[in-house]
Amino acid sequence: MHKEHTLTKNQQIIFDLIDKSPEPMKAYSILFNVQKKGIKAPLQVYRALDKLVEIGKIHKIESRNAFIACHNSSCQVANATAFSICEVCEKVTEISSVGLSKYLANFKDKDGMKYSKYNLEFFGLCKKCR
Amino acid sequence: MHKEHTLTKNQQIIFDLIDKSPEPMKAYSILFNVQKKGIKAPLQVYRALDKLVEIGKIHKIESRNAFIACHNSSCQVANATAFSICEVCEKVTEISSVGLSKYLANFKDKDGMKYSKYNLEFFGLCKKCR
DNA sequence: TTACATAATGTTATATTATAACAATTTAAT
DNA sequence: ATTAAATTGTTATAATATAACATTATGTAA
Repeated sequence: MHKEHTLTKNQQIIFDLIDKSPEPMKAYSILFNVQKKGIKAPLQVYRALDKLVEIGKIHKIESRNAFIACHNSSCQVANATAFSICEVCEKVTEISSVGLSKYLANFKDKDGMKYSKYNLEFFGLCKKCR
Repeated sequence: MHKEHTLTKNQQIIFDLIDKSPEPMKAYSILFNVQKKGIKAPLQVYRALDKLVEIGKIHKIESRNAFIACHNSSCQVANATAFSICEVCEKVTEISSVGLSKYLANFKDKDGMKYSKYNLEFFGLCKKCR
C-alpha cells in the first residue's frame, strides 16, 4: 500500500488525467491536455511525473515512454512493477501476481545478489487482438 | 542460439562497436564513433540498431535508451531478456538464468495468457558499488 | 543472366522526449 | 515569524527518434 502523500496542484491535475485515461499517456499528450489548466511547459509536466513515479502513484512504461496510474493495491514495494503490453493495440495492464513478485524479489543472480526493484514488461497479444 | 545472419556493412560496423564496448552505448554516442567510417546520419544508426535488435545480436536497455551486445548464448528466444542495472555506476549485465527464463516463459497472467517475449530490468547496486 | 522484389543506404528535414539554469513562490517544521 | 525544503514558472536547449524520398545493393526465380 502506498504511503499517503498530499499531492500538489500540478501533481493532482496530472495524476487525475492519467488516472482517468484508459491507456498510458505520453508526456506531451499530458501537456496538451492540461494546458487549459495553466500548466504550460514540458518541465512542469515532467516534474510532476517524476514525483508521481517516485511516490508510486504512477508507473512509467519504459518501452513506450508513457505513464499509467498504479492500480495495484497489493504493491508492497514501489518500483517493483510488471506489465503486459499488447503489441497490436498497445493496451497495457499492470500485473499484480503475488507469485511473480515473490519470485522476482527472491531471485538471486549468479553472484547471489537479490533485487527489490525491477521492471518487467511482457509483450504479446491481448484477449481482443488474439 | 541465434540464427546466423550476414550483417551488412553498416550493421557490422555498429555491432562491432557495441560489442567492444564495456558498457551500453547510446545512439548518438554510436553515431559520433562511426562518423569516421562514413556513417553520418542518425537514421543510419537507428536503422542498423533496429535490425540488430530484431535479429537478437544486441538488446536495448529500455530504461536507459542504450544498447548492448547479446552475450547470452543460451538465449532461446530473441526478445526474452533480463538485465541487472547498477543504479550508481550504471553497469549493466545480461542475466542468463535458465530458471528465470523458464519461470517467465511459463508465467500465466490472470487470463491464463503466456508470453514468450518480455524484458526484465533489475535495479540495485553492483558488487563494486555495494 | 535478366528481371523483379526486397532490403539496405544516403540525405535532409523534422518530430518527439527530456533536462539545464535560474528566479519566484509556497509549504511545512521549528 | 523564521527558515529550509519543496514546488512552481519560465526560457532555452539537449537528447532521442522518425518521416519522406531518392538511390543502390542483394537475393531469388524464370
